[in-house]
Amino acid sequence: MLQVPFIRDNKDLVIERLAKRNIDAAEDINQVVALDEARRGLQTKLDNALAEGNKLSKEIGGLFKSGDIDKANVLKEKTSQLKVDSKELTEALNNTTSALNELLYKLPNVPNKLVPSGNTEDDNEVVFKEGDIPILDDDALPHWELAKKYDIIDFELGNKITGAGFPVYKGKGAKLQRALITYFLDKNTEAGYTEFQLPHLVNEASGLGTGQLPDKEGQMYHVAADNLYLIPTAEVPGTNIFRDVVVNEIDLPIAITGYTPCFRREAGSYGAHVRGLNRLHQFDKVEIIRVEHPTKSYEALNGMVAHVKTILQELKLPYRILRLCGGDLGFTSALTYDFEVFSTAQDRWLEISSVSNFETFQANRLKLRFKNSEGKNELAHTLNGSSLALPRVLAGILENYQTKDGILVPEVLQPYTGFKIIN
RNA sequence: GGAGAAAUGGCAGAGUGGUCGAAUGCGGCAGUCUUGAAAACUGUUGAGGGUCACACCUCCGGGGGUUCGAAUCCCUCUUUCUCCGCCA
Repeated sequence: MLQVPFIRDNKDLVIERLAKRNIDAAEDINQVVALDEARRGLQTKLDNALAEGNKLSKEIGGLFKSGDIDKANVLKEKTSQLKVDSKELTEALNNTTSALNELLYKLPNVPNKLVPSGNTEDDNEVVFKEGDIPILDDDALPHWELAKKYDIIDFELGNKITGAGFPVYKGKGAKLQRALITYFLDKNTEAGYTEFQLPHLVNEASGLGTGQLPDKEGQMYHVAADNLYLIPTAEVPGTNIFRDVVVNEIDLPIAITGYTPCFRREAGSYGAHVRGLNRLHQFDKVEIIRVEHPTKSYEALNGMVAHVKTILQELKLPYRILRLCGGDLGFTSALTYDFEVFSTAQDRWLEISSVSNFETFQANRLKLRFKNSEGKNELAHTLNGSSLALPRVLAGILENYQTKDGILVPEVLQPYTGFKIIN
């Protein structure tokens, strides 16, 4: 959620930047400013009424003590009108505040100046490209065929047990997946991230905290009996660690990593590109999360990008990095870099990581602050990224490492798998 | 799942209707003493909002109620602990 004081002071900039997302926010922004002014006016009036009431109560207390009941009763009369007033003011204040919040919840984050304008993923800007795209035989197979051929992933079995999008990994497939998870976690902890094991279900407050609720309600699986949501990403439990927290400035930055399964309903996304591992309802992901000082967050974002790069370099996978355009930028993000790995047999790029700086957008909802050098509480910046999303990395490995004799295991993973080839 | 108890400042722990935002201890901070440190002693120290700074408002697990006035009384929810049952 955007900060009202920031909107107040930078009205034109906010409107101009939000235009990168192809939205005309002028009306909403003006309304935010107006509602905020009304809110503050009501708050002052209410505070004054309450102060008056407090004063009278104290006087009445004193009069009762000294036995001056008549005078006390006169003052009591006076308080009744005050009570009516403050009740009305409270109601008006609540109405104004919720109207303001409703509006604020609807407004996405203000894009960073680097964000290119554009509508669709075609307008994303390729900022980096690395790795050779292997030249495969004519009879090279897409990963879902390979999965069947070597009996390492069973899509139909998942279908039977649960439904489409819940594959079953078997034998060397399961082992390779586990090897990747461990490898990613090791890389992350080596880079200074502390490993966490987090809950896979979250409550409503956590969903609100990271911005999945209220706007993306339909994308999460909901456990109605207990009003809990299955996490769509470790970002939700991971970032909510810091909900309602004031950290010390010297404790920044905070860097954590965690492996979790992720559950996404993916309502409405059917079509040509959802085969095999490309789009699942349940998948595994290792996430990195940072809490940063506002002056350091973009440096940190670059650091996260560099970190993910080293992993892909070690895996020797061809990949590219995109700077997301305004139209493709997530609701809560100010700047996002997507990593895509080239899926040779499908002849297309697959998104395997998304690294974002949310600046204070999440921190504002979360009330995640740090005590600055002046002793004042200030909102921290939050960032997160995938390192990495498993299924598509797996798809990339299977397709790019296929040979006539089988699928080779990338060298860095061999200590983790204990085998060099899947055949 | 059943029965009972509890939730107060960084922590421990008083406080059952009126100068209580809250005793006391520990911790923190500052000082005295000391070559330095420790100990001892003295002072200081809850949080959030608001203000240039004050004023002022809010907060004793969450929400609601009674009252001129609630940490204190009532309702409700949540969480924790103890005992019993079940159990990976």
